[in-house]
Formats: sequence, structure tokens, C-alpha cells
Amino acid sequence: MSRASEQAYATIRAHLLSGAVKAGEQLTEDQLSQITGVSRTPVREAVRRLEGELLLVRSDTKRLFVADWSRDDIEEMFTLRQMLECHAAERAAKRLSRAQIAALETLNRDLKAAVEETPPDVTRFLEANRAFHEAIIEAADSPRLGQLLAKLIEAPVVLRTARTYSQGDLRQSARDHDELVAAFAARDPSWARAVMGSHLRRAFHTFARAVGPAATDRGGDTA
Amino acid sequence: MSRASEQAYATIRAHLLSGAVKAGEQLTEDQLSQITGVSRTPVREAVRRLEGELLLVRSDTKRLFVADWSRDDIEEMFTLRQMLECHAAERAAKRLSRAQIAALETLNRDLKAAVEETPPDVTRFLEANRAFHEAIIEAADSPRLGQLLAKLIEAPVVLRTARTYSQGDLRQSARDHDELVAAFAARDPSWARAVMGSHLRRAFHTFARAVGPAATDRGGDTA
DNA sequence: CGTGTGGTTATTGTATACAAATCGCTTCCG
DNA sequence: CGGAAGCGATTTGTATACAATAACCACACG
Repeated sequence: MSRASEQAYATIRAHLLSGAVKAGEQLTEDQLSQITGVSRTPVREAVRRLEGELLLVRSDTKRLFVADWSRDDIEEMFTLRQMLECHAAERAAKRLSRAQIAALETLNRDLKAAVEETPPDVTRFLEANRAFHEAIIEAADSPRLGQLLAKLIEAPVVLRTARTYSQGDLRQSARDHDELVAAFAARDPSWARAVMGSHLRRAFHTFARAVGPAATDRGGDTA
Repeated sequence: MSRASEQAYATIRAHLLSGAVKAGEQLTEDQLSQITGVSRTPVREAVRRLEGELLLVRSDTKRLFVADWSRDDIEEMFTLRQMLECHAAERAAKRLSRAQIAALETLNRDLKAAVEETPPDVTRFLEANRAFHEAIIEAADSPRLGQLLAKLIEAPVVLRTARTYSQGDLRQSARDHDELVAAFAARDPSWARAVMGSHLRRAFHTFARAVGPAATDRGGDTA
């Protein structure tokens, strides 16, 4: 995207993820235009994108609101992501070159380093994690699959989840990645799929445990 | 979407599917604005949507082209659709009410009637087929899943595929739907998933057979 | 009191004018 | 002859003004 549009997207997204606005709160294009410093035209483009990522939703009459992700929504998201990303891992296992596998190892080394700091550098972990998964999706060489996954992965949950990780959880993630690399090196699609499946499913449960069984609360209802 | 934007979307989409423009051909927002009779602003919104559905693609420098669906692209699309729609069938099997199942039966009766005309009424078949699948996705009660599938199903392939169906193929489709309904009535998610899987996979092969092993042609001949 | 109806304001949708970027061609130099 | 630089024309991106629509509120009326 071009300058203003991209700017608007990044700013609004950061604004949403920062928690500065509550779920269910109404936003207007004018507000966002002021916040981002660009006119409504690029803001509208950014908003469309964020709607696609389900960070924003529209009421029946086109008014704009901050999306409210219930626990069920999050489970649903993880389930879909698991389905698609397992497929990606399977395909990647058949396609990854030695060089690409080596690149994954490098990424995971960096991820581990971030985990082993005290306290763990969660931001760096997240970035390495994102790059790792992205590389696999890229290697799956399926543009549509990549596009679908982008919608799911960009979701806010990723960030929220990370905050709830203990160092133990982060270490387990790193081990999963190691095993994934092993599966790739062995060119075993079935193995890769299985590891990816448990990796993502565990991530969901880690998150669910932190959020609690059915809590939707988080943030005062404007009652 | 609002009037002009929706108008632009529908017109451009029809224009693309009609085959009036060749794959790979460049389009400009101005052209589309003239064709649709609305200004560039809503055209741009429509174009974004069509990009999402991969009917249009952008070059590295933001220029707009008609997407070129290779046979591999189509297989990829079917594979993803199968993965997601099997999941939808599984979920639907757990959720469909008796009334909803009855509604599916009605839809499929109409579909069969369309098939048994001489010659088969393909348009009516397509509409009934679309409604049938949509009802299942709806019943799966997973907004994100629905959103992802919408992107895949809106693809042009659906229309192109139908033209290549023989009456035998259409009848088999109807039988698949019957079996799907039976699986739903039995509340058997596993059965539903399996039927949906073979249903979609067969659709792909029917298509592939018609197109030929690696043909990219996309004939405009409406034989 | 509740309810519906009118007008007023807030918000989104569309058109248009202008700015920035890109393309294709020409020209000029090596 | 090849290729790089410049320039006009084309195309996309952004801002702004205006139109259409929906929400809000006050007030009359049953």
C-alpha cells in the first residue's frame, strides 16, 4: 500500500492493539483521520483491511466498532489457523530447500536467545516466531493459502497471547520449532503436520488457561 | 455495501466472468469507472474486493490486471475449499435443526428438477447448488469460516466449471447432496465430512478432465 | 406516561480536483 | 549499436467538498 494508506493502517492497528479503545466502542472515520493524520480516503482503505482481519466490525447500518473477540471466537480462529497451517507445514515439508531449512534454524536460534534472556524478550520472541511461521507459509507456495492465513494470523490474539506465556511456554514453543525443522529435514510431511498441529493447539490452550474457561469480560461493559 | 460501490462490484465481476476481457489484460480505474457509470472512489472499493477474491491482481507497481487462473491455481482453490468446507459439514452435522435439514431437502429437490430438464437448466442448478452449500456453511455457525469460504467460492471457477458438467455429472452432484442430507439427519459429522470431501474432489476432477491436464487456455467457446 | 413524528446533527458514501508515481518514448552520449 | 537520462502522458493515490443516510432528541398527542 501507499504511504498514507499504510500509515493509517499501522497507526489504527497499533491503537487497537494497545488497548486504548475498548471492545464494542464506536469509531468514526473522522476520528481515525485525526489520529492518523491523513484524510478519510486512505483511512477508509485501512479500515477495510482491518475489517477483513476482524479487528473492526460494522453494524447493520455501516457504523464502525471495535471488534469484541469472545473466547469462542478465539478458539474458532485457532481451529481454522491450525487446519490451514498444518496443511502449509505439510506442503512446506515437500518443498523446503536445504538453505530454507537452515534459515528456519537461524530464526529459531534467535527465538531461543530471546526466550533465555531474563526476563524473556517477548517482543523479539514474537517477531522471530512470526518470521518462522511466515517462512513456512511462504515455502508452502500456495498464494491463496497464504492470503487466507494472513487474515487469521494478523488477528490481535497473537499479541494478547504472548503476554500470557510463561518462560516455560516459550521454551516449549522453541522445542516445537526444533522438531518442525527436524521434520522438514527428514522431508516428512506427515510429521510436520502433526507437530504443527500440536504446536498451535497448545498455544490455544495456553491462551485459554490464562483467559479462563468462558470469560468474555476484560473491560467494562458500558452498562 | 452501498449503492454505487455494490453496483461497481457487480458490473465489474460480470464483465470479468463474461470473458469480455482476457486474463492478463490491464484495466484502469478510469475504464472501470466508465463501464460501471460511477466515480473512481466506489470503483476502487469494488476493485479491492475483487482483488480479495483473486479475480484481479496488482503488478508490483500497483497496476491492475485480470487474474490468470492456471490449472494449478484452480486445484489449489479446490483443495482449500475442500479442507474448509469439510470442516463446515462436520460442524453443521452437529447443529442443523430438523427444519434446516428439511430446507436442504427442498433445495436439492429443486436442484434435481433443474438437472432433469432437457437440456438441464444449468443456471438454476448453480443457484440451487450455491444455496445448498451456503446453507451448510451458515449452519456451521462460524463467522470466520464463512468469511474465508466466501473468498474461495466467489471465484470464477464455479461458473466455468458448471458449463463442463454433463447431465451425468449433475446427477451425481444431486446424489451427493442426498447423501449429505442423510448424514445430517443421522447427525453423523464424520459421514458428512467424508461425503463433502468426495463431492468437492469429484467436482475438481470433473473440471480438470474438461480443461485437460495442464491447459491454461480458458476457452471462450461456449460449446 | 408511552409513543410516534419532525427536524437537527452526526456519520458514512460519492464525486471531483489535484498530487505523486510510473511508464514508454525519445534523445543523447559512450 | 547499446544504454542511460529526461520528458510527456498515463495511472494510481490523496484531499476535500458535497450528498445521502442513519441516529438522536424534543415535543406533541393519544
